[in-house]
Amino acid sequence: MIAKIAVSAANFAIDKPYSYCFSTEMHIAPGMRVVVPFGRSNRATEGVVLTVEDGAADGLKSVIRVMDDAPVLSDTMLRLASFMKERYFCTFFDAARSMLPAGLWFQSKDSYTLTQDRSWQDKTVRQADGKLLLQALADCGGSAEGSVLRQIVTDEERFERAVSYLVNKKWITAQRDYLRRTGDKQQQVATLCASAEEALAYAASRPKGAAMQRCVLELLCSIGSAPVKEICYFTGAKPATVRRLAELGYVELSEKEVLRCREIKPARLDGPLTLNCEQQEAFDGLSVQMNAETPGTALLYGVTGSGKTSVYIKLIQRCIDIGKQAILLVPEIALTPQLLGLMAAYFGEQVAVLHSSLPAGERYDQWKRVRSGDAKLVIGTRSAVFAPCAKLGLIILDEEQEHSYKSENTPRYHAREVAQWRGLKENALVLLGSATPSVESMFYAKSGRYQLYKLKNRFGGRPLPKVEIVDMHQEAKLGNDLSLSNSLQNALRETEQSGKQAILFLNRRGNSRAMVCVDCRESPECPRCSARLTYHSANQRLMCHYCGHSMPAPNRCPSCGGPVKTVGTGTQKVQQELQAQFSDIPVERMDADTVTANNTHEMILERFQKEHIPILIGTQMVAKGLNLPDVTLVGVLDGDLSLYNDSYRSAETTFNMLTQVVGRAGRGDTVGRAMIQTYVPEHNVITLAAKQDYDGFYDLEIGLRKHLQTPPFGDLAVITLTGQEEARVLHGAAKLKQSLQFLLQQGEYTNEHCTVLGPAPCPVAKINYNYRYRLTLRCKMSRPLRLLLAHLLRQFSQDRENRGVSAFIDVNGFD
DNA sequence: AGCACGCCGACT
DNA sequence: GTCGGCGTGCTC
Repeated sequence: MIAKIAVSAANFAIDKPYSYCFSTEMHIAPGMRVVVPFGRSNRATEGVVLTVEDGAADGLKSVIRVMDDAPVLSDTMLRLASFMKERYFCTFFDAARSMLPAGLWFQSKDSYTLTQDRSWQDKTVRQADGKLLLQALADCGGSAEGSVLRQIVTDEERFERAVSYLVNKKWITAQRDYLRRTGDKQQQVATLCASAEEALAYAASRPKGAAMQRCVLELLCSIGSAPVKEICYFTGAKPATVRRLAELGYVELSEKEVLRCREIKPARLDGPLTLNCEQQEAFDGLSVQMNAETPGTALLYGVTGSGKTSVYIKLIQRCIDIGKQAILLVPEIALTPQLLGLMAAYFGEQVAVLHSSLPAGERYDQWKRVRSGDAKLVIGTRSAVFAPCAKLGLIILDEEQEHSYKSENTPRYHAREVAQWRGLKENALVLLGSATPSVESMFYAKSGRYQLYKLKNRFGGRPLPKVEIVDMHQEAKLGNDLSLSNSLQNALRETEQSGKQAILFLNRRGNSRAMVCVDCRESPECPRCSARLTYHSANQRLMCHYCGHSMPAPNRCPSCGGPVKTVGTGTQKVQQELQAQFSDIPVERMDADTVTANNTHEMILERFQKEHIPILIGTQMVAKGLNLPDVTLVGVLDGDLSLYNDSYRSAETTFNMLTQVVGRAGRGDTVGRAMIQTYVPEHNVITLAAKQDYDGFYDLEIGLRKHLQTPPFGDLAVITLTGQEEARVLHGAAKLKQSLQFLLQQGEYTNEHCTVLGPAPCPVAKINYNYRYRLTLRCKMSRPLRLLLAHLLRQFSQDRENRGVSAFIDVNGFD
């Protein structure tokens, strides 16, 4: 028997089905995972079986092992993988891997055995590390696991060199085993077991070279015990350091059970769900569409507070009633506790939650519940679009314009596209929901490719908040150089006096603080990346977002020795201003510094609501999630900030953000009020957002997109090249551009429709010692063009001159 | 990419 | 003489 297999060791350039033989005793079917030998060295590699056929196995290698009893990927999913391979320029295996929960993956374990040839015993072994390993293997009775040997030669590079030397000499053999991962429900916890004095004395006795051990011991002396993961985060130590301390007897390692399922609190329901006539109309239409032969895609465009969720619930109910499963995708699980609670209240045990921050074991459990059909409704983030529903009837993308639906790693898929593919093949309805749909989706809805359903009325006929635009230039002229304008200050005072609440919003990502020198204004950079290090107050270390590099925060400037301070998003400064102006009013702050594991964003919002704190100030994270009925005033302190990045989507992003924030005001009985502070009060995006005029914004933006030939009228394919040597990367980029232009001329792509821009350095020019440059292809994406690009990519990686440079393509990415 | 095979200079 | 340098070509 012959099986065609997609192997994980193959890269994009050589990715194709590889044939292997297997005996009939092995139960192999498409969709199962196997281990096969690959390459000249026959190293064991994971693979997914694509097809199985009868036939003579002349000269084929044979499958080593089958990893599954039953297929883990259905035929549809296998076909989806090949769709993704073509569309996202990834390997078949990359696509397959992203569909399966992490808990299903196997951890490889290496072990080594002495051969019959013991001639090394009476020779001098020149390789010093190799000699140690041979000795250790002999002591262990001839064979040992890699993890044991790595304690003798701790440096990974040296370990590998020694092993390959010994294998070469045919003195040892290496084998690799795949084990089912034990599941992450256990967490390793370290406890100090020596007395504090003893431990510190030991630490002090080794002043050099063991600084990490000292840090770990000091930390444990003060808190007694902590999960190993946390210790590593706080001290920057490696897990190996903690293990070493355990061997020395200073700490004890134990396994602690972590809570597997995060409790979802079902919301309290007041009576059965009834739809108003607008909602009913949308529901009726959608429900008919869902039952159609080919349901296609629908866009539910409902203004904030119009009750899209009620329509979702009814539709999901209908979907379950006709015996099918539904998937509800949300941008971020952590930000949707209310939606989760509501779904739990209506669908109880039928709900499965899938998202990436779930422990692997739990994710696997949920995945199995979906596959078996026990779970009827899957709620999750981007990757939940791959949920193994056998009878799929409905996929909903809530807030479909959110960037988090686009993957930023290989495979660079968009959940909307995958949902539409599944919808088409599995006859399921794809429902996109939003108060501010992406310009592309609205365009397709208006042009008839999607069905359009509108909800125009806010719940209970509540009016839109009254929005004022505050010209900050004017404020400056009046001599106010504070972050808060006079009008906003007055409004805050009024709101507080009427016993209501206010939210102040800073238009920044709220998760970074940098450290700067007061004297030379310099800010510590990551040694591996061209990026500033971020200050983490929880562990007082500087860390790099891109490569994970971490170091203790210095007390003095590393370059000039001057005093240093941390600067963050500015919420602190605003808080100080507020305190100066209204010393009598309590203020809650939500940003990188105040949101921690023990004080989640949810908890801050809850406290804000329950304790009726008059003012909440925060970054983008305040914009999402909760319904806060007592908030009648929302102030946006720098409404124009996100207008000035060069992405073609910046106007859309800014408009969405402003609309969303302004919509937070007045969810209760009182009319809301919002103020947007800006330096460009006449800017269309600002004025339209102030009027909550999505349609006006859409008309404006679609004109621009058409003019610039950006989506939905044209596509942008970004080819990124990375490599350690900048010159090689640049040279590779230049060559790639040349061959791309050549290939475009060969095909029917005239320069009018396709232009290549660049190479230009990426926004972050270096990550982990790798330089990054990119080419941008403005084009209209099509199948032939995709094949051309795939060919280009293969050709590129096979060119000897491009050694050390790799390339990938992302179409219509978000940056 | 990873890895073996193969053909040349530097050491016991 | 062997050890190991890197250039070349293949992966069922």
